Amino acid sequence: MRPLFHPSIEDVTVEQILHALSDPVRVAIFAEIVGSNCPQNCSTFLSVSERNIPKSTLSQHFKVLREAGLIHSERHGVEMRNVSRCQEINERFPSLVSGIVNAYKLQCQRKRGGNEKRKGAKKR
Amino acid sequence: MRPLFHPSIEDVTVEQILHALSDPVRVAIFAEIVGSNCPQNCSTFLSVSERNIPKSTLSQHFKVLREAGLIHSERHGVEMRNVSRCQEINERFPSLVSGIVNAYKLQCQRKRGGNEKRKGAKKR
DNA sequence: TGCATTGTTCGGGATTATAGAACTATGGAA
DNA sequence: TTCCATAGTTCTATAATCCCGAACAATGCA
Repeated sequence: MRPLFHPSIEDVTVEQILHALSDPVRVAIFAEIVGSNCPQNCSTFLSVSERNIPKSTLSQHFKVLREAGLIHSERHGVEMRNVSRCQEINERFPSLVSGIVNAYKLQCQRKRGGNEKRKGAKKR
Repeated sequence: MRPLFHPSIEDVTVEQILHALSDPVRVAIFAEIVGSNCPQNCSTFLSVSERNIPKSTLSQHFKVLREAGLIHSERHGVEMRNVSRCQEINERFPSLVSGIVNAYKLQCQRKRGGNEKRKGAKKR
């Protein structure tokens, strides 16, 4: 099994970051990792935003987040521990990631609060 | 020819915005539209970031930007005038778009400044 | 050694993106 | 009017990506 690839921070691009976070599952995972203060393993997210994600898909999602430079993954025994690389990214691109995560949280709040008032919630 | 669709601002999602701007051509176009103070037409971008884009592809790119809620397009005679919807988006998602555009500009500066020092620039 | 747990890789079917060709819409010029 | 030039859109076929089940690899423990 090939070792995990983590890009060095100067190779990280805005486009990669945006692409990684443009997926509803990945942005949910990332927001959770950013928000929690202990490392999260992958299986935590087998159920995310009311959807069940197959673990092969989940593995791909983590790979995308990792190779975009958004998270750092480290093996601890049988599980993988993931932490965000926000600090590094903030030095290079100030307020990029925080802007995205804040917007995402706002959107989540709105969705929750609005479900009663709105006629029909959109599915995807 | 069907009329252009512009989503109302409350239907705009973070994911759509990130997806739209995760493409190198689209983010370049959008940054240019945001930075200029007069409306830009599509053909301005037949050549963007040292690449020639076929106009059918360009049309698709504008459609993506438009349907993500990032730009407003209006016909003026034979041409289409595009302006950003930053103000509206900022009200809903403060500092999302500005964070992205600033990061993108930083990246452009770095790329220009670093070309002499770096060994080889990556192509895509 | 055997097995449970966690995650990766492989392979295909489904979806999405790209770009050439044909088309539409508008504004002049003849 | 009719014709043509310009600016974009739509259609279509190919190419690239994404998704997920099945098989596999790595680790820890009984």
